[in-house]
Amino acid sequence: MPTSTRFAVAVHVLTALAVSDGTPMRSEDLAYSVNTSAVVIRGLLSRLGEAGFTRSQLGAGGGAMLAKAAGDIRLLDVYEAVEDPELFSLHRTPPCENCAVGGNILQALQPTLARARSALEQELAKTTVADVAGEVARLGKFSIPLVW
Amino acid sequence: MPTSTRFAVAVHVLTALAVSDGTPMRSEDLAYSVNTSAVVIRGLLSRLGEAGFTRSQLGAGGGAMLAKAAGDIRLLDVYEAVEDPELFSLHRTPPCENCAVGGNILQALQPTLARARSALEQELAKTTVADVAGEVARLGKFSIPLVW
DNA sequence: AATATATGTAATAAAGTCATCTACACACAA
DNA sequence: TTGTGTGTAGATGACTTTATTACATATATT
Repeated sequence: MPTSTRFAVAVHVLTALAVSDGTPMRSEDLAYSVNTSAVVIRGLLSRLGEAGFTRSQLGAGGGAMLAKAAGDIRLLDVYEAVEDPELFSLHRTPPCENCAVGGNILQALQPTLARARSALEQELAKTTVADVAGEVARLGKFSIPLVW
Repeated sequence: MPTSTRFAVAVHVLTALAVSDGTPMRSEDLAYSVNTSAVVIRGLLSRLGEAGFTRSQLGAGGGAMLAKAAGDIRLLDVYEAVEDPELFSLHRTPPCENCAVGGNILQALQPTLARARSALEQELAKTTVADVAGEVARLGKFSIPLVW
């Protein structure tokens, strides 16, 4: 299990922005919903902004908002923007090169791990932030945009 | 990325035991091939033994060996035996329950994450320790059993 | 029986990642 | 000009993992 909660929190943030539908949300507001600190949110928004998913407005009445349509942001894109791209941790120190198994295990394992990673990515590519926002609205019995 | 290297090391160990084909290997020998400490190997062997994949022989000439055919041990089984079953880390602290998004995001996200996890698991189920051992033998240009 | 060998587990330490908090420079709005 | 909000840096604490040391226990060998 990754130790980072960035993926889940990033999806949460983007979903909130999709629900607010253009109205800027402050990092403090997002932090309240996520139940974390505003600094963590701003760190995430920094990465999401670099990826082109969000932009921020400074000054009074400002905050973060989506920079592209929620339907065009796939969970795979979010995952890649905020998480370490390696799904599996291999040996901490390289295995014995001269050993029959140690010298070839990484190469032997690589195709299977690549297929597993690809299968995961294909699933994450099927869902967009708009899908998640729609599901949240259905569960919460409200419509988008939500007036706060 | 998971911080644990247990999965990769466990596959390495099981592959080495498959290659040795019945000849017991000491934790120290396995540690040399993996490039780690014998205690780490014994900790892993403890889990692999509980899962029914290996057994150990005490005393001189002893060591670890497979307890079932390498072709009957899938990488998925190994993964489940030594890694945390949760693939995604969710919020460290639960999100705001009364918030429109915070109160429903986890439930909304769950189906997608479950599908992604399932896709990964299906791929890991397609490869066995025997497959990996065969590939290692091919790459290393030797045949199984390997005489050490 | 005595000795060497090997496992299994506990306790401690060292290293790394992550989230939290404080602080503050900078940009923008009113 | 003043208030608001972002972006980033630095320090701290919590947690996981791996490495290391130590030792009790079980087994094979002589």
